[in-house]
Amino acid sequence: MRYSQILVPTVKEVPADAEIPSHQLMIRAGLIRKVASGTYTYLPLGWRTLRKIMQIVREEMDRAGAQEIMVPCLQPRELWQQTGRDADYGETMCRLQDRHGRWNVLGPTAEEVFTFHASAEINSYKQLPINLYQISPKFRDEFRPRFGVLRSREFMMKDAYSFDADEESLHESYMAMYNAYCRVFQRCGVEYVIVEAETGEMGGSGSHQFTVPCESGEDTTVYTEDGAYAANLEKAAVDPLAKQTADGEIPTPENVHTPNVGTIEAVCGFLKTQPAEMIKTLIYACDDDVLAVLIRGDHELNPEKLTQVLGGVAADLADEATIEKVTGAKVGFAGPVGLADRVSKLIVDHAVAALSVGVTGANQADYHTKNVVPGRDFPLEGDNIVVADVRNAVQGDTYQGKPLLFKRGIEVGQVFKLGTKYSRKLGATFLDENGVDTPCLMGCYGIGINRIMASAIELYHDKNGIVWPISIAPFEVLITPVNQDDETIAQTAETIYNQLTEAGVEVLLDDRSLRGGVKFKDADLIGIPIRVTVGKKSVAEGNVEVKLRTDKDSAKTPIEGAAQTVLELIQSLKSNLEK
RNA sequence: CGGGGUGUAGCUCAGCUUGGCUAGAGCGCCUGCUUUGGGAGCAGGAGGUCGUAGGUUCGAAUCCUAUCACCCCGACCA
Repeated sequence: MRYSQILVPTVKEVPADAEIPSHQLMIRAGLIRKVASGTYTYLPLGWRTLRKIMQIVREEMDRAGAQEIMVPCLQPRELWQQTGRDADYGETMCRLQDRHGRWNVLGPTAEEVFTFHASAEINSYKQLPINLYQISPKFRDEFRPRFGVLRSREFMMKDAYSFDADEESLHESYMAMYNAYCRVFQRCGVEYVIVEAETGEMGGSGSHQFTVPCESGEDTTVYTEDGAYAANLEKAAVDPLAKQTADGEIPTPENVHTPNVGTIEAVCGFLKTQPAEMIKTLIYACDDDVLAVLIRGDHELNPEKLTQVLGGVAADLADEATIEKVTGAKVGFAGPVGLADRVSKLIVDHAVAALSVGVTGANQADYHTKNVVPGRDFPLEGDNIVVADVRNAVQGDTYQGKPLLFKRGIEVGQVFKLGTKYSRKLGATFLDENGVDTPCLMGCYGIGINRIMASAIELYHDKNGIVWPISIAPFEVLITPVNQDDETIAQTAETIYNQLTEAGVEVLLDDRSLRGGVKFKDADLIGIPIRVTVGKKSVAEGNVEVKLRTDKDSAKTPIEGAAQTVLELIQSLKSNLEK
């Protein structure tokens, strides 16, 4: 490809609305342009990279025995109502009515459609296992799109769905995808870590998340230094804290007048205490039940863990009226003393149970209670009392005795064991050896194609621009004739361009009549891994220069052997990624 | 959805507080000459419904109202 004929609108200025390096560089290097909030066009360079990533994913899916198909993005809402996910997805799902008034959705994923097909086409255990996948745009009406293509409303996702006859077979299908994912990220040249994850929205029994460690990521990975444990924040377990020992006798609880002092911070200031000594009392509504959850003032509730404790039922914060009715005080002054009898369930976080003494709301407007001792002033045992782990891990926590460490990351892929949630609801059953009608055991497996692209840029860039891994670079080689108007230089560049192109290399020839400096700046910005510079001096000596984007200096090489030298370089760069 | 902010040339922004001459700068773009190894110099030029709709006024980019778009922050008041 000739640079003069490809649309690569690079820009010097950092775009105003881009905050993280990948977003800025994708715009500056002319890879993408925004159309509206959370929707992007991929220009030639960006699309080439996206295609290369999709091709790697496709090859590894095929290698793992999955079969590519294409299902519609435009899906009947009815299917989603059958599994209950029309309601679960809420506002995040794009819905639209056709001219006949029928409701459709733009698929945020495709469990329903794939299961619909399995239901129709799979009848016998003899057809199992089977794994089907597609690579297609997905739509999510994100609450707040941000970070460029990392959280967008339309994005490219590879999604695969496996159907198995029994647990053992499901596990094999799951591991085949798990291993394929490792190969995908390895080949794309991005670092990754694998963590245990929550199944959340999807439902099911097990899940792993593939995460690219980097500061711009929105996910938090929690792990032990020896690597024996790694999970995302939603899942990460913590050891219960050791029970604090009191300094002498704790006096009986005492109510203190705290007019209009409702927040943890304000109470701490007012009573000269620390958030870690506060007990927060959160009132939740779950179906028709009202429950109270006790969390230490400096901790955060983990909704996924709460759901687990409630046996898989999600709870929402109660509205103001309910809170006032249950606690007898306005919002901000709820406390656990005497509360156990007024709620259907009292859930106490381990860390609260471990407190020797704490400060809480008094269930009375404008009052807090000091000297509250868990177990003495409110119960830790009883029919409706549960002491459990319901908070997010924080700095200083341990798991299995080992300190937990925290790192941010970008989620690029996730694998789930789904079980029979979808197959039961949509009737995806088969007759087993004994003629018994049995629901398929399903797994689902997603990869964010655009996120791999952005992650690679987050990981590999410098102050001058992108530094692509060769496997996903839009071109492998960039030839830069320093003076395009000099016949000898132009001819030399042209010759090497032809030789490499014929050898099957993806080459970009910068044939623009521009000054060298401009070409070099663009070259660094778009980040092609290998650059061949054809300049006056070296050509006069019979040489050209070959430079890696990762290197500072170039090496001279004779014009005749240049193409061969480059071919060998490509081989060695590629083999580094295949290891 | 709540809070904050921004909309002026293709891009980045100034002008708005305190209304007033022909609405500006840098970059980019076009023409010519010179230049050609790290985002060149000189000369000339094109390009604007000041987000949109109302209003106030002799007069609005500027003040008021509404509206739209975009950006940032926001689960927990216990």
